[in-house]
Amino acid sequence: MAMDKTERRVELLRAARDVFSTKGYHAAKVDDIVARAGVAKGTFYLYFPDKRSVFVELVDGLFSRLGAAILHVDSHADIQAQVKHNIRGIVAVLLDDPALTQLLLSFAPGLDPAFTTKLQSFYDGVKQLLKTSLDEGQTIGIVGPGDTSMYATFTIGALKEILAESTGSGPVRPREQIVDGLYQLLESGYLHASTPAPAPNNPPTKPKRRGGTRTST
Amino acid sequence: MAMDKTERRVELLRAARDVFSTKGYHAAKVDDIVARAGVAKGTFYLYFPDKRSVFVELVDGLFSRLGAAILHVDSHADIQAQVKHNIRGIVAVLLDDPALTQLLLSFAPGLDPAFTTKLQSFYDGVKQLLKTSLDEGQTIGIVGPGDTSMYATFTIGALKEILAESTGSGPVRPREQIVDGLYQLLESGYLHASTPAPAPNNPPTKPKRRGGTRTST
Amino acid sequence: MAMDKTERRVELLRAARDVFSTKGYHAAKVDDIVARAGVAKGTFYLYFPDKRSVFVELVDGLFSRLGAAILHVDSHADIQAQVKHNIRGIVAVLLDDPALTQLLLSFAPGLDPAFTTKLQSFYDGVKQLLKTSLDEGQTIGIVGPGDTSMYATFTIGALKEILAESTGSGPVRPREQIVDGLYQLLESGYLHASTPAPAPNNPPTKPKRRGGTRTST
Amino acid sequence: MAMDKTERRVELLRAARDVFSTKGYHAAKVDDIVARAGVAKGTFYLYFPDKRSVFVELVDGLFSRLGAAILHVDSHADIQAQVKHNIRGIVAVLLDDPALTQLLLSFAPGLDPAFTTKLQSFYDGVKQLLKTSLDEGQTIGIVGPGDTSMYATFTIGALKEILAESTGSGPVRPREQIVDGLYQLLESGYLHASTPAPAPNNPPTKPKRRGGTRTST
DNA sequence: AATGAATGAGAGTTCATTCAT
DNA sequence: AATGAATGAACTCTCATTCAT
Repeated sequence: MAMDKTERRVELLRAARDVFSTKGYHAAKVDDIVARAGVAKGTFYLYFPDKRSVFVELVDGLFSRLGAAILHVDSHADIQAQVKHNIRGIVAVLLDDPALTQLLLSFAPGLDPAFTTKLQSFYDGVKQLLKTSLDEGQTIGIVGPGDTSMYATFTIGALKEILAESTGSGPVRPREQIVDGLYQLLESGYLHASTPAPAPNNPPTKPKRRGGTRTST
Repeated sequence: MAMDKTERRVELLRAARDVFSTKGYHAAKVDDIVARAGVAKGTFYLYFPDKRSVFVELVDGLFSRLGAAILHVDSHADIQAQVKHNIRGIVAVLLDDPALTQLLLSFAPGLDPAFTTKLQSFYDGVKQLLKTSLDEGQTIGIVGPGDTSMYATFTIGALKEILAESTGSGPVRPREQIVDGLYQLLESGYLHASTPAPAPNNPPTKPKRRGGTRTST
Repeated sequence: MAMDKTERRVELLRAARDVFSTKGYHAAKVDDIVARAGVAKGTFYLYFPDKRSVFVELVDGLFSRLGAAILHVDSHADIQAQVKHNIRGIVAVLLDDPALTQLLLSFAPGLDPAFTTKLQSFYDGVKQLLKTSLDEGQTIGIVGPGDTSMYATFTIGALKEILAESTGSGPVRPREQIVDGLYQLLESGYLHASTPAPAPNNPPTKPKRRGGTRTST
Repeated sequence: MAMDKTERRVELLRAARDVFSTKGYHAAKVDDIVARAGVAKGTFYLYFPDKRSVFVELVDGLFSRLGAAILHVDSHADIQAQVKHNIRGIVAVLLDDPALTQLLLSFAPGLDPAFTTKLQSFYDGVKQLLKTSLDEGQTIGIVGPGDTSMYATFTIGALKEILAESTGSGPVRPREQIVDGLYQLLESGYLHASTPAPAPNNPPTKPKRRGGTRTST
């Protein structure tokens, strides 16, 4: 069954993405991918040199879309608008392709030392970019004192987690709610315990053992 | 080399942990593990039914230590102390065994659908516990309005990320700095842009294209 | 690019010959052949039923040219002229198409049991023909005593080797030098050790261990 | 079924040799080899890193035995004895393992460009060694004038051919007959046409077309 | 208990051949 | 006639697991 060459390639990429995101890289067999794409095994190798390279291409594509979505924040203009714009952009790119996001967040690390390095350096780049903005912000007083590189890490972690949850089995939330929620976290936190002077005979609070969920075996 | 049965088991677990955390589950061969433990291949199967189960046992052990470290927060006592205590506990458990932490944070997700589910439900449990506390806090006014389940997710994400970084190639930071940093994020965020009235001819700030690092291949 | 049917066939044969002689039968892919011929893959199968048959056709063509070059030697006429004529003919046929010669001498044996048999029987035919002449010569006393079938084999072996060398990376030699050299070998050998009476205390000559080149890896 | 590790290795080598020599490198499947050795597929890879390396090891072993059999000829001692000794040595090594000889003579060239080079350089070494002896002989007058490198080539070719024949489907001949036959060729040739003055009206002998075997398909 | 040789199911990849256009 | 995308049988190699010693 002939087909536009590009179209077939895309079809295979889509199939690969779906299978990878469901089973992970290793459990996904080339047989699964071609079955899903509805082609013969050999056809796969007309479009990709090997299994690994499809995976890499998928992640690379996502990386480049993410890269395009992240803009440097100009400290002299409306910060909130810019920050939210960035968050919104990232959220949009990832939630637009939940399967691919799953693949990135769950399975990409398990691939390869080589690939792990690449992954690492992508995240490092993003962190660095963010840190630079934060340092700038600190200079002009709109970012609180403290380790900006740690702030960058927190931010990225929070974002990853909410997106992993959203693309996984988590609750569906309007994107804007995610954006606003995260922004609010960054802007003012959520925990406003006005550090009540502990009652004299209330020693440094030995917290009680929690009773709840113990997940073992 | 005669050896206590338990000791050998522990040695194998340790070896497995090291190999898994270095190469990931799939790249870690049973041969690598036994080589590192200094025993013969067959011996491995005297102590564990299969490769997967060592991995699972390692993660389960970590889970149970983590579970023990997380305490329910009593809203009527010193919140800050309790929250920090919790964070400190989690951080301690994980940084005390960086290899195992790497394994949990980087490689556990990519293992198995079955295992992913287990992982999921552990995190869900933690999130739920956290959310419950937050809900309680919201009632008495020490947690800001908003989606507490999202806050829980953010918090866990931030924690995961900083710990992954710390056990990976990231900078070494005093544990207390991590604890304080995260607490501060939760308590007041870091971004204090008092939304400056934009200059009249400064419309809702179109952010500039970032020029920097593009990580794609 | 329209083209005479025969011409295209010849072009494919030439391409196949070149690729086969360079890489050997198995390393030569149909893709290589069609690429060299500048046609599409499918076209190959319009002219040949399969890969093997091109190879066979090439060798068969060479065989038939060789067969035509080899003449029966008439014992009653000028032997030297006839023998040299034969050698010259064979040399001409093979050196005129060095690639094909390489293919025949280097790669043809490794192809197939079936093909090996065919090859065998060609050589057997030539040997038989030669042996018949030698037997005839022996009768009239111009061929020395001894196993004529073995002489035939030697002759063919010497010829094969010098031609393999000449079409391979060996030195280029004028054809007539090859012809004369081989003829001389057949006619009087090259080793004229008049078996010098060994010195009394020189027992049956234990040859010395050679020190030189040992080619092994 | 446990077994001495070396013994099993040898068994696999033997099996490989037999299969290779029968079907050639490419037609010989690892399955064939292990079937003949009576072991499972995986076992093969306990002893050899890959298919190619068994082949190489086989040929290398033969090379080293051949190398050991070839001695430099001392021009000042009994030439005939030494030359025959060398021939006898080579013949012995090869006829002692006919299968391996088949493999070397028929299938080794078709393996690999890399391997072909190695093969080449082994033969070149032998040729060079022989040529050196011949040059020496020429100096002291026991080797006739002419291109010694060509003589070397002829000699090797003749030897190869008789051995290929002997290890293949050819007639069985006492080894000493081969040795003597070849020595005689080198020493005096076999064709003793006393170049009869052609009868006046017997022009430079146009040989008659041969009627015999025409091998074409 | 310990060993490590043996196993064999299974995976990725190749490539001669087919066939719809 | 020509094309080149598609096919799928076949092959090599891997590695978790077994088991005789």
